[in-house]
Amino acid sequence: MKRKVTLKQIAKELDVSISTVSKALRNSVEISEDTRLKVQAFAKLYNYRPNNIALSLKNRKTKTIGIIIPEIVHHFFSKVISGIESVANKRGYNVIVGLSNESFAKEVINMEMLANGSIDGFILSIAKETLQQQDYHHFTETINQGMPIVMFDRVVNDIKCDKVIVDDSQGAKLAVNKLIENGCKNIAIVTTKDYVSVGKLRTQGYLEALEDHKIDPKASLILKVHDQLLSEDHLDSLEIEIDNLFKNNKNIDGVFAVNELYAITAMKVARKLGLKIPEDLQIVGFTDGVLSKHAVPALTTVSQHGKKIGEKAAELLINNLEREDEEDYAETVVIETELIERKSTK
Amino acid sequence: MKRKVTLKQIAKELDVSISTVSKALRNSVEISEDTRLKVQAFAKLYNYRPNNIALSLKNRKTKTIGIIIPEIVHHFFSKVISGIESVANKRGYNVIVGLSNESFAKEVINMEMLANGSIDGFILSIAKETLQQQDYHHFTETINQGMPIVMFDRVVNDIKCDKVIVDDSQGAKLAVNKLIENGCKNIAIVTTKDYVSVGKLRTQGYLEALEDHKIDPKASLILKVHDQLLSEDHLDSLEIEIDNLFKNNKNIDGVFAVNELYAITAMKVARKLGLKIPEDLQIVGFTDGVLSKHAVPALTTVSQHGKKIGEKAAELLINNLEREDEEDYAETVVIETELIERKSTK
DNA sequence: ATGGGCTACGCAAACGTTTTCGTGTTGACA
DNA sequence: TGTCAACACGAAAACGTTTGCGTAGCCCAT
Repeated sequence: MKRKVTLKQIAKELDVSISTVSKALRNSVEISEDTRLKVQAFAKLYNYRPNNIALSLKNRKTKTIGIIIPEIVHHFFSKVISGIESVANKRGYNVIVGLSNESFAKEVINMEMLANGSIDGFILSIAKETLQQQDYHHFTETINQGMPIVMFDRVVNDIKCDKVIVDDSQGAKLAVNKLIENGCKNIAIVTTKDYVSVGKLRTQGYLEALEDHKIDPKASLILKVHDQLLSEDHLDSLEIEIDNLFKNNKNIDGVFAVNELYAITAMKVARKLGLKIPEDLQIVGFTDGVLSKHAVPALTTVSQHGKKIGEKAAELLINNLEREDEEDYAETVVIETELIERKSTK
Repeated sequence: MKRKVTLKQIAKELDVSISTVSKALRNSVEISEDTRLKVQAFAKLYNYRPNNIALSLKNRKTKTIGIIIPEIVHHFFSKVISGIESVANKRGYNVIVGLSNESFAKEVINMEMLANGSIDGFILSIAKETLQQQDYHHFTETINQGMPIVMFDRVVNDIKCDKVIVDDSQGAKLAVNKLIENGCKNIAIVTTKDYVSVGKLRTQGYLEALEDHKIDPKASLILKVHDQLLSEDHLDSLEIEIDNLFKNNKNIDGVFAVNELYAITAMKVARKLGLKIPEDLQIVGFTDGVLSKHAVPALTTVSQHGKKIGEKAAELLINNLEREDEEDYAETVVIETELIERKSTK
């Protein structure tokens, strides 16, 4: 077992100083061609690679991006990561992932753990619990210490930092407009509680679309799912809530769901109630994941281009990191949504 | 913008030496209670946190685990990551993720990038291309340099390192036995080319199950999907191949698919051909992801407990890292599979 | 012979820690 | 008063780099 070789060892072996070795490897003109070649040959032979940690310490930058997300077993978030990773890699950065599990405490711990030198900046999406408690001190402190943050998807306006979001309200309008065009008269929405910013915005888009078409919204058609963290475990209660929605509103002919799971579940419940899709009931979801694509019938949905979001977030962060001037910009990029029409609408 | 405070700054501010500060913070008996409290108060006030990078350099360990996987937008792999992350976090480690995209070159690059000091050890699942080329030098070299590796799922026996696998062949037998018990006489398998170790093993389990029941395998019932990297894009060709399978073997009454996508697609194709599931055709998949759970009918499948795999892999790696003696053990842990019966079988 | 200017290299500091060892000051004791 | 231990602290090395600067040795011109 041969340990990694260091400059010091090469220097000793070749009987020169450490600085000579370092300079030789970096092709400094200070070093004679003779020794330069000798050193380089030796380094190659022993497969010398500079130690990243030492470089990080010296340069005071790690070339590593910290990602904090609520969960990773989730199509959208993993898509975003893949986007981040792709541009990060291209630009010579690594990504280190922390999971908050939607918990405020874990989000804080994770960020503190990484903020102490391990990374150069954060890309994150806020945990539900944090949104609920509205305690954002860990974000502001991080930023105050000079460590940039890029937020995506679940963001909060008060914090001055780069953000990448989709136009949720616009996407929702896309969806609801489609339902209206297709002749739906009683369109229900299955959404989250308001503290989830994206849920709120999508609900808002739903309302605007109705308004645009002079349709009065009905409170009974708005289901704000009572989520205990939206784990897949309490799927039953979700089904029950949706079931009640349908039973209390027999005339529903369109459903807009703010995420895949809600949409799929709505479809399942509707089918159990004997409704035909899309003949009796049309459904549009949000987020284009595997579920939507492979559902039967395939689900019409609003794609938010997760990968693109990740790519853009990484670009913003890295640009920020590599900018010379110390101005702190705070850009908000909106990624276009797109309605993908499949079989759950006419 | 106040930068992170260092020992040196505290020392200067309090007019003591750096070593005194360090010792005071670590409650050394060498330091008088007086100065100890003073230093600690000051440190708390300025929210001092030791710099991870400096610690890593000094201790020659980073408390970070490198994960290299083929893709992250994938239910199984993200499950594994969540398992790794959970025990890593509990034991004070971070995880840094590299994606190979099934490419040999990217796998090598990623590993080299991380191996130079950034991490203490690897947990990885091998890229298809690597398996195809059978070039494993990057693994052996990494291990030779004293950096431990734990492989999971897609492993290769020649390499001496810890491994966490599921009993693929056993899991496949579970699935096929179920089909046989349920009365299937002509069971097809939709699998991968043989160089994907898990595909091969599952095929093997399929054959063994048939043999156990004195059923002669028929070559025409074995479809080894011609995958160009199994991206979701060339889904069409997958459908066509499965379509041909059914058309050339009208008597198929059971299908075992080695992954979710194959299973779902088989179901879709079967339905198009007018087959009723599970009446005319029973299907069992492998890997318990969202697709299986939410498919209609819900898919009977072999669960491989991805999260548990990740947890075990992390335990093995960290135990290895924190072991005192320098013996290099090489343990292989087999995680039990489980047949989850749902609606696609009788 | 002196000075100047290259060339080719080494020294040392710096990044932020931890830890070993050395040492100045105190008080007690003979 | 002199000795010694205990106490409280500082100096310095080490982890592995990079880099500004100093300088020894040489050649050439004056």
